[in-house]
Amino acid sequence: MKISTKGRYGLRALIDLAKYSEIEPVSISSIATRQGISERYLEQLMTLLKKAGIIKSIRGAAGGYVLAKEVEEISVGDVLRALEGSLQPVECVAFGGEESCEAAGGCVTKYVWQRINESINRTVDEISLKQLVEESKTVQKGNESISMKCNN
Amino acid sequence: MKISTKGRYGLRALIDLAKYSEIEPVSISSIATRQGISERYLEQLMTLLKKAGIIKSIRGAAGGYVLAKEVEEISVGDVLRALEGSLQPVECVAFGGEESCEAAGGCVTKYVWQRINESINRTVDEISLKQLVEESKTVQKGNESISMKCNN
DNA sequence: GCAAATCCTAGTAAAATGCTAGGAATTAAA
DNA sequence: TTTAATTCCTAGCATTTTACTAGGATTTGC
Repeated sequence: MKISTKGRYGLRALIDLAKYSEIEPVSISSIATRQGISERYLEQLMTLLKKAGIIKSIRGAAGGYVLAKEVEEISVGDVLRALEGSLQPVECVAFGGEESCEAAGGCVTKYVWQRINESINRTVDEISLKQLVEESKTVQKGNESISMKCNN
Repeated sequence: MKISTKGRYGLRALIDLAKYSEIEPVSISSIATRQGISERYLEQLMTLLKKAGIIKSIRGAAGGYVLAKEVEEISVGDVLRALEGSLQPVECVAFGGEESCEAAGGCVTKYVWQRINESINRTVDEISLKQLVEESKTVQKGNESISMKCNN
């Protein structure tokens, strides 16, 4: 029941990107340096965010990434689902409509997994990237390097 | 962000135990058979539930397990935390009081992890084992075997 | 043309998961 | 008092997942 480095690094990277991409595209290497994340690994996370339509890339020299939508239109839920895959605590076919689990009728724990799923998604969808960026701006006055000490 | 077989099998096993332990202690082998779970693996899950004070064991022939508390006093949260360990999505020192993360002050994502944590725990603590047992009794009229088809 | 960037695919060490295995200790019942 | 049924304890181990690293192709501003 843990969020992996994909979700943790990726969200941090995106907050960083949002902060620095207002003027010009932000390169992977600059994010990696500021956040203390492996450049090559971050590259893969950016691919996931791009596929999900959260960021756009600009290729070539002086290229980099920018947000694909307004910062207030990106929810933490979108970001985490893009990075981690479904946030469902159990890969339960009984959730879906069509192809349902054989045991669906007799399955009791299903309700537990469903409620956890709903509560996680409700929570992360309520938080927008904008909130985090603003929080980050007020909090990091003069200690840019502090995020590097955090592995979350 | 997944619940492992420990949590999934363990919760199912405990519902089974609650249903069958009213008259006499329930053996691991009987639960394993009914639920289609490996006996040896289930043994380890029962140990976790016992350590957490959720079930009690009776050793020797005709022994087995019984609930250590009333069924309505056991929450799904207690059970899952016993089986899965902390349900915190991120092992973040910034959560605790004393020994806090160096980056705590500058850490923005912390709020996200904290809110997910709270929402998961609130959800699972609201569901009691009793509710699941009752649900299970109404639902499983005449299809005892159906739970074996479910791996969740 | 060169340097700075993204893009794409593959490999791989370490950790976690999901078991299996062997046998000791306990106890009710024959 | 033996036997059989049970929990208890520790260790091992194959598979999968995680968290990267690596190499090189492609694009593009200067």
